[in-house]
Amino acid sequence: MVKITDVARHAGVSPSTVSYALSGKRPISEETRRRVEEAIRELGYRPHAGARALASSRSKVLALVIPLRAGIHIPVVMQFAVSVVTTARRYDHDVLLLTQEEGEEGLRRVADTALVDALILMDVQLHDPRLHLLRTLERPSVMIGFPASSEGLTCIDLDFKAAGERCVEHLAGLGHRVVALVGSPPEVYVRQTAFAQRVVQGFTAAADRNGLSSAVHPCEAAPGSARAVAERLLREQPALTGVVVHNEALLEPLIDAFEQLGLRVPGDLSVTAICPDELAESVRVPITSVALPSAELGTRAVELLMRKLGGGSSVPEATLLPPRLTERASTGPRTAP
Amino acid sequence: MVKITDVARHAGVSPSTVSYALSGKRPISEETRRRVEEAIRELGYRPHAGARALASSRSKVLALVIPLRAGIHIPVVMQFAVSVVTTARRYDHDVLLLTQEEGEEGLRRVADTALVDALILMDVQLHDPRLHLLRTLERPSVMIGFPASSEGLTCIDLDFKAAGERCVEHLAGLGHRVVALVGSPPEVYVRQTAFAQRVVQGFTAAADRNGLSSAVHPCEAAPGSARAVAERLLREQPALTGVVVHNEALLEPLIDAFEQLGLRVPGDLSVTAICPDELAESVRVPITSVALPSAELGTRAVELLMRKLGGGSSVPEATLLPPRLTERASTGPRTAP
DNA sequence: ATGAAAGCGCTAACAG
DNA sequence: CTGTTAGCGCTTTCAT
Repeated sequence: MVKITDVARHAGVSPSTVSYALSGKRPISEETRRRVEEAIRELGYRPHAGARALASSRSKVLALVIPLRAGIHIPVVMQFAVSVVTTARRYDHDVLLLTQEEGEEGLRRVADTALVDALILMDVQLHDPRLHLLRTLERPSVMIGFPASSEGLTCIDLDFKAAGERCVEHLAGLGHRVVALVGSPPEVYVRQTAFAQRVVQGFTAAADRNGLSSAVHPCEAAPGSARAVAERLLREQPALTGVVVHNEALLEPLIDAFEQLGLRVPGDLSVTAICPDELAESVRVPITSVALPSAELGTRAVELLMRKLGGGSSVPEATLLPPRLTERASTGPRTAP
Repeated sequence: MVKITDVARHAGVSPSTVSYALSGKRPISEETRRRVEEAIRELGYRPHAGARALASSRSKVLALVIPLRAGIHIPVVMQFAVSVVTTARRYDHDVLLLTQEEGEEGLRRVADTALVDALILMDVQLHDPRLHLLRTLERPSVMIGFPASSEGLTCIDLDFKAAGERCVEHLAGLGHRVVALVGSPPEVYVRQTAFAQRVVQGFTAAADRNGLSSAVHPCEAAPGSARAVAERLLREQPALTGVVVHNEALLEPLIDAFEQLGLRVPGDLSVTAICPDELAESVRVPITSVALPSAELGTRAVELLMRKLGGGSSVPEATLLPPRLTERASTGPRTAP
């Protein structure tokens, strides 16, 4: 293995000069830098990650904890992970993958052994058991999602409340008076994952504000249950003309179910969703939707972490991404009297 | 930070004894081990990963390279990744996530800097440009999938040829005489990803062997194209009664399309697939299928790597997992004359 | 602008 | 069964 002293000898300089030429932490003359770079190239030198981590107390690795639980749309997690890795690489960092399963012990392990410099957590719950640990950990972290109290922590997420409102406003603007929310699976509410509740809050608030009649239906993610859900909606709200779907797995089957029940989308029923743009576009009837910006969340999360690692500037505790609604084919003006 | 010398002092032993107590690499008396463990607990000691990697030339980290390209079913990748992480943890290793995007330079980087001890690659192609690099790398690797020549490398995958055969045998056994294969998107064949070709080989060979009339149709993964595919199949093979689908995204839409064309599954048409069991079960008509065992592949890949890292036993260059076909509702005996 | 040298915290001979 | 000690390869004061 070729080491820094080999490079130094080959270039006729000291090891520290090679180190500084690499890190740019102190000025190097043009001539010296050139010689060092050439030596590095000729010898194929690669600094040893462990040695570097030991000497500098920086591993240049971030931990990413991904959720495994039911009710979470896999492609969203995947896209988020890819975006985290890609952005981390832009900052010369790598990403260690952990599963939620490892729990607090897993976080403590990678943090305390200095395997990673910082952590990114997804699927944060209102009273997440990891909150206390994160506050005491000597390493910075960013959470995707909001707990009940984000005091002293850094959180980022789509503004789900605003997203729920935005969908209702859109429907109200089209003249709809009776709306329903098809929500996440019940276990998501039971777990008190904040984002599900927030959609409900926004949905309800906007409906009330606009004088709409509204109802909320938590729903299983099983595509087979779409028909039952559709029937239930119509039974409970016969005058229903506007639907907001916050349940990826149910979106497409629900459209099918409505049409099978003789309701045209958007002719008889306008449907909006909160979901990845990709999904909204792929449905047979492209869905007007508020985007779930998983790639942007990943990028932003890493950027926040880099600022925290940079040390200087303090970062905001809470970052809410404003909802962007894209009109597609699934919504239209109310036609019935 | 509490270090090994602190623990040693606290326990009244030498640092090496603590190290050995931790690694089990030499016998420790019961009494000493107890004292060391207690000291570790009382002080909350965690060995520094970088220091350990430097001194032992083992980072206990595996690299996992995931594909991003079109035509690859995301949940399969995700399930594989989770299984790799979970299994790696059982062997006290962690997993670094890399994207295919980083290319050969990415592999070289993590290997040469000793950031990782070994690598797992997915989505291997027949003439994968990374093959040569893997052979020269000083670190072991395992590939999911088979290149044209696996000389000196370690590969594992489902036996796709046998899987194709198994599906045809099943249909032949039910009396079907005219069968079709709905394959992966054309770009997958163009890239020469081996598994797609192998399914075709197995499908064709088994059809010929059983005297069946057969045809192969590479197909886009766009759900919207299902109808067109279904019509094409029936136009080209009017007597068609058996279909093998090797295209995750098209499976469900295809079933819908057939039924819209007035063909009952399995009444008029028997459908089998090569896909994750989870998908096969979730379709409206549960599909008889050969499982794509991504979780098992992940586990086995890690186990192979661990054996290679262990040094002793040499591992097989090629591992083909035999196909397991599960009968579900989508296949039945041929009814037509 | 560059060098010398002292660690970073741990492992693994080598000794007993 | 346990202790002593020499590094592992790099970063970073401290000098100059």
